[in-house]
Amino acid sequence: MISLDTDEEIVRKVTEKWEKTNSFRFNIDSDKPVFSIDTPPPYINAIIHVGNAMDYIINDAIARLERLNGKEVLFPFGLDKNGLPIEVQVEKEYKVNILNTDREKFLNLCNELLKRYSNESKTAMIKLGISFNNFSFGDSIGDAYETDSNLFRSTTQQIFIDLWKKGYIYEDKKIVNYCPVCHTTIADSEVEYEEADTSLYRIKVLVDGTEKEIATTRPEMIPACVALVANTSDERFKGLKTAKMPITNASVPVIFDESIDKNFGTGLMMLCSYGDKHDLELIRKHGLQEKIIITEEGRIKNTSLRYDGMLIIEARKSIVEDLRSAGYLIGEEKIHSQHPICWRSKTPIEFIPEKEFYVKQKEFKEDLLSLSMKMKFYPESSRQILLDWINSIDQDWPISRTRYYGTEIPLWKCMDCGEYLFVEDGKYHQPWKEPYPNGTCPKCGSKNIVGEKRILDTWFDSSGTNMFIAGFMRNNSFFDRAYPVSVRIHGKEIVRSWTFYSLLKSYILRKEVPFKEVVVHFHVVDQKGEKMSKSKGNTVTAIDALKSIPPDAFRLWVFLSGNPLEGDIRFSQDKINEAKRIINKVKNLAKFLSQFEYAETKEIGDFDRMVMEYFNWIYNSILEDFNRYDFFSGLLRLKNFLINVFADHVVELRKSALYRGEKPPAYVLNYILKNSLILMNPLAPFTSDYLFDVLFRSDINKEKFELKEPEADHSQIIEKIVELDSSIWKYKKDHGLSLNSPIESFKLDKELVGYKDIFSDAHKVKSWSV
RNA sequence: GGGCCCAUGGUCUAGCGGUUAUGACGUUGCCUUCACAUGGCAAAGGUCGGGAGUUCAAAUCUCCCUGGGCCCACCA
Repeated sequence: MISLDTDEEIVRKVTEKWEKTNSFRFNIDSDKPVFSIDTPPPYINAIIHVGNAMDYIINDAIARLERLNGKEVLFPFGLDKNGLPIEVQVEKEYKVNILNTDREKFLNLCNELLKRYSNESKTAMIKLGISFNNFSFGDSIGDAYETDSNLFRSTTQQIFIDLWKKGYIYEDKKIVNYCPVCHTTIADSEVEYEEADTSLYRIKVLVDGTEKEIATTRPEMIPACVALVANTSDERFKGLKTAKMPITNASVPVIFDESIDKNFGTGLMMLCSYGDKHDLELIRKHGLQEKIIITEEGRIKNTSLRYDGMLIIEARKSIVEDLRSAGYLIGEEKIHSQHPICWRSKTPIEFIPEKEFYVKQKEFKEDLLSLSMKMKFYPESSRQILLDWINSIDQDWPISRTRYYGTEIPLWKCMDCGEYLFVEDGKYHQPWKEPYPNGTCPKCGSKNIVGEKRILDTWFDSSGTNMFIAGFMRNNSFFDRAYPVSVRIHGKEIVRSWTFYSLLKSYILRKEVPFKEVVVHFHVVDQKGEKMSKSKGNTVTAIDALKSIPPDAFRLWVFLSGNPLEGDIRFSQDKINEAKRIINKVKNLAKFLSQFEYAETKEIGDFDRMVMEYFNWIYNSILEDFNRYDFFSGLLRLKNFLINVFADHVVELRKSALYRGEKPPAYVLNYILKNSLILMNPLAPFTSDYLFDVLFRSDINKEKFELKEPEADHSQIIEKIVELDSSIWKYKKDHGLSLNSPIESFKLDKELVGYKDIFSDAHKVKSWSV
């Protein structure tokens, strides 16, 4: 009997083999059909926690599945290096402020810091056995890429220019979502809502000489008040004209609008520029003059009062004090409400006017909805997330950001005629420090040209990964073959950003879907079913988890605890232990069967043939599950068969025949093991790769999934066999007989008559009663 | 306010009109059985969230309610 390596050794040997033989390299010249997977590039220094790990494990299961399905799988590793996180970290570590640091110097600090990052995410991917085409960075199809490389950024810029030329990008000054901490405009998709208890203040206001009350959660906005609003049909406020505001003593009109809820607060609303989006709508609708009192740093301005310069929260406290001491504050109640925050910094956003570049999207809603119907969603119900989002769009996508570390907007502006200029040489450009390459303005001949300083929204970059990996701009013939990308797999929370923006771009540029399939998964929650979050301290990093859990056990756990496409899965020790046991069982099964020769033979007896046909049937149905990306059901089926039927009964029943050196059972049982290992490969690649090599002396990565024939659903008979086998074991045990001692007679189900010799052989039963 | 999803022993889960309602984990008891104590055997534990309806027959189909989860939306 062979002896097997320890789990650690297996992982080490297999990892080494994959690396040495370049097992998963993408071969662009292959004539196999291409299957492409666009994975979410992890942030360079992001800690890969178990939830991210699950995402990559699902990605990888699909990559390995499709390889076994005979596809040439394009599965490149990407690393995200753009955007805010690096800038924030630079500010913290080098104790600088982006607002008063020279841009060149700041970018150098970013690069310096990026170099120091250990790239832990890559280490985690290797440990998890994610079969990316290549872990080294390069410009060829399938190579690992970085989103701040010149190639990636020039691709993004080219996409920008394409959109600009076609008139899909415009510049406009509008009220935007502004994050005072990130100092930049953010898109609606970057706005999150946080539930919190806030105070609703009831404040006395003099309206046409009589006292009325307003209710507000943001008293600091009183100086920005431009009107009071009541419902058109609200009798209480009918005919009112002018209000005198406390604190500022300003006179504002009373206006009426249907959108006001008579029952909320006092029924009389303070309209400010801008407290929220509703304010924006009303001010536009009623043609009021805005009064902006919030700066880009989130401080108060333009009040000509002592609040100028204060942070919003400080101003709120001060104004409440002033209202109280002046007798205007009537009441304060706690209410539970949701307020908008920035997804990165988690601070409340403000609404202020800024001039930004926009990508048109409002006018394409219908087309985007119909394109959404052309992608296949797993599970089907997740399509609704995208449809809901598209339906809720009410403004275009602001894509310019006043930050430094990102892809520069590739435009220059002629200061004389105002024309925006660009070049189409396919190179990466930094207009803020680079003179306009063509020298003079083609429109007016002016030399007075200034480069654009802003960069692009990170989502403008990331939403092009599908085009990038398929070779957009650098290999057009391949791009035509590989686009749309086959599948994108990611969590529910980024449907409205990653999926949506990719769809938008693909629609505008090519009028086609960005990928054929979308797989949307749920999340990992902790042992008690609670969401993992840093603040709760219940997060677990992948690297930590892998210290005590072999990677295959970890990977099996993902598909063992429930279907991650249908619900959250718990990070539970019990399930992980179960996964470990399954792997151990398979290893032992392999160890046992390795003693007997795997040699094809035609002389197969009825019992072995029946078992083989039944296995073929199971195999085909597992394949069917897998091809629906339902690894959960497939694994459940495989586990039940392999352990509860195959190991416990079939192998036990055939043991004596095997020990006698009979060839057919040795062949059939090894055939089942061999094919089970192939089935396990997408889920537990280390163990299956290793055992396949040890037992069958060949590379599992060269195998192919093929429907088996003949197949037959013998589950009824199998059930009876399991039942009889168990009852004989139980009988012997109950009668104190050793397991190889003979039995005079036993009752046999008439459907099992044909297999009675098998039972006689295994249990030494001398005669049967039917 | 609108929408989507879910509800089966302590936990997870199978079930897709007729089953004594799967299986696993956990619990308890017994077993050093020759691949595997990361093993084997056995036991306890569920009126399938509640109600009504369709049907000869409902965990399974329909409706309502309740309780969870998620998403969207301008509640000041």
